[in-house]
Amino acid sequence: MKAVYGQIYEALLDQIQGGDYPYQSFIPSEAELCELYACSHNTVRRAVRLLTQEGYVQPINGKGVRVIYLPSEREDFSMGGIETFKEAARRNNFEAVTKVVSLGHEMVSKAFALESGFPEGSDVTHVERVRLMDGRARILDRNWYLTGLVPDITPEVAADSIYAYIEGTLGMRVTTSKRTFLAEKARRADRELLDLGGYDFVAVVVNHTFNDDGVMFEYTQSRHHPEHFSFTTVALRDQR
Amino acid sequence: MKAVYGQIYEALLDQIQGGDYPYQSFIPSEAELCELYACSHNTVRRAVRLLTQEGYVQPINGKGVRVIYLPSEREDFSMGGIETFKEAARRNNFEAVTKVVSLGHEMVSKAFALESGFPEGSDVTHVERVRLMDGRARILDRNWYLTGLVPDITPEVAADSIYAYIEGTLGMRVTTSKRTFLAEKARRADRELLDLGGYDFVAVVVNHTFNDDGVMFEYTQSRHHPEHFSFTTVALRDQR
DNA sequence: GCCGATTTGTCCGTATGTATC
DNA sequence: CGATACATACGGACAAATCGG
Repeated sequence: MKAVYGQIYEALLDQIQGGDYPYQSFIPSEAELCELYACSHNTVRRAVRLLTQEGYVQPINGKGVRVIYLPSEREDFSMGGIETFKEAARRNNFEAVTKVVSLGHEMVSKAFALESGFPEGSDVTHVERVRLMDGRARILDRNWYLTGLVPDITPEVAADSIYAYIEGTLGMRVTTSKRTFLAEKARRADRELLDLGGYDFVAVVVNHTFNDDGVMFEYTQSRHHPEHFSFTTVALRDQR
Repeated sequence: MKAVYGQIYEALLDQIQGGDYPYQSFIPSEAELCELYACSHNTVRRAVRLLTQEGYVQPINGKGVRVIYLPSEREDFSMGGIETFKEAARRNNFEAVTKVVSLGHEMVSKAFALESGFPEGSDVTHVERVRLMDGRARILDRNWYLTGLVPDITPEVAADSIYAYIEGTLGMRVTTSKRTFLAEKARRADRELLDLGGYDFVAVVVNHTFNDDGVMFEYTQSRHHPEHFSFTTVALRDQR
């Protein structure tokens, strides 16, 4: 992030997460931050607004900006960001392995068009993969990619990282991801492919992903072992 | 929302949801919106940024701002906003009834302090309620309120709307809400109090709520019937 | 391939309003 | 009442990306 407001955001975030500004304390005032970073107050305000939206601070009119981040907050699957399985593995320090179950092409039916949001009749590449965390099968990933935008997915690419392929090799930028969470009874495929232990249900994340042209190029269903899944978001009462 | 940027946000949102700017179309350019609303481009940009963050549009540098909202998106429990049970009931058009199961005071133990984020030793009011949608018990709500900030919760208040009491009678403003979503096996209380049908698990939302002073005054566990729960959020790859 | 028009992205300096202390 | 701090808004400047001629 090379923008000034982004640098200020990251610097403050580091200090908050590092405990320099503990829970319930106040960060420096706008005027002080302006001087510190030698920039205009609008730029500072933009950084503070980001922190607010991510749930780290709470500005109080006439008083200051209070830190409301608790270090104890577990961040299993991050606070609302876009993250790949590999990134999550590194951050949470577990060994990540991906097994490709199937890989092939499909034509989008009318029913699937309604469910996925893909145009009816488009050619999509369907990938089904199992994610292992420290040797246990924890996630069943079902991805569909618009073949026109993400061509030539090989078993090798699928086993490594499709996102690395998309962003690296293809040079496409992933921008927006809309996600829906729900819980479902386990199906036969879940029971057969995942190490569910005593559980007979899964946490499901349905995902619509857009590139920087605003075109939806991916539809995904991730079916998670319930014990190894949680997701955190922040909601604000007023729009900012 | 009386701020100019908020009015522009709402006007554009209406038009997008109403189909005036369909999926994949472009909204008017900054310059056109400036003229239309007789305001500066920074004000327009702020409104557009809100729409972007909520997942309605995608700005493309040099081209325009593309709509990426699909009308088919179901919005069961809203797109990341803060909403009360009553508001959700009205929006989704079901009959909402609340039954108070228990109501009393507790002192925050060391273990509960760690789980909830309340200071150890504080006095909290504990409310347990069942939410009925069209006559069926669908949600088990367990709330804890800092008694110092939310005093005198009566059974009548709990059966009506605690939020209405907090925001109306007490005049406290609810600002930030941090939520964690997960799925759990049903416990005895879930089975006894909810109409779970053939399900033996629940979707759980853990909630930390802050007022406009940045003080956490509420901790909640909402345990939902899996079939009547879904939650949608938007994630952006880059901070804005 | 280059240039210019259009459009979004970042940033500044200033002014005014509102809330707190 | 004045000083401080956040909130909204303006108008201008320049950068970066896109697109058509």
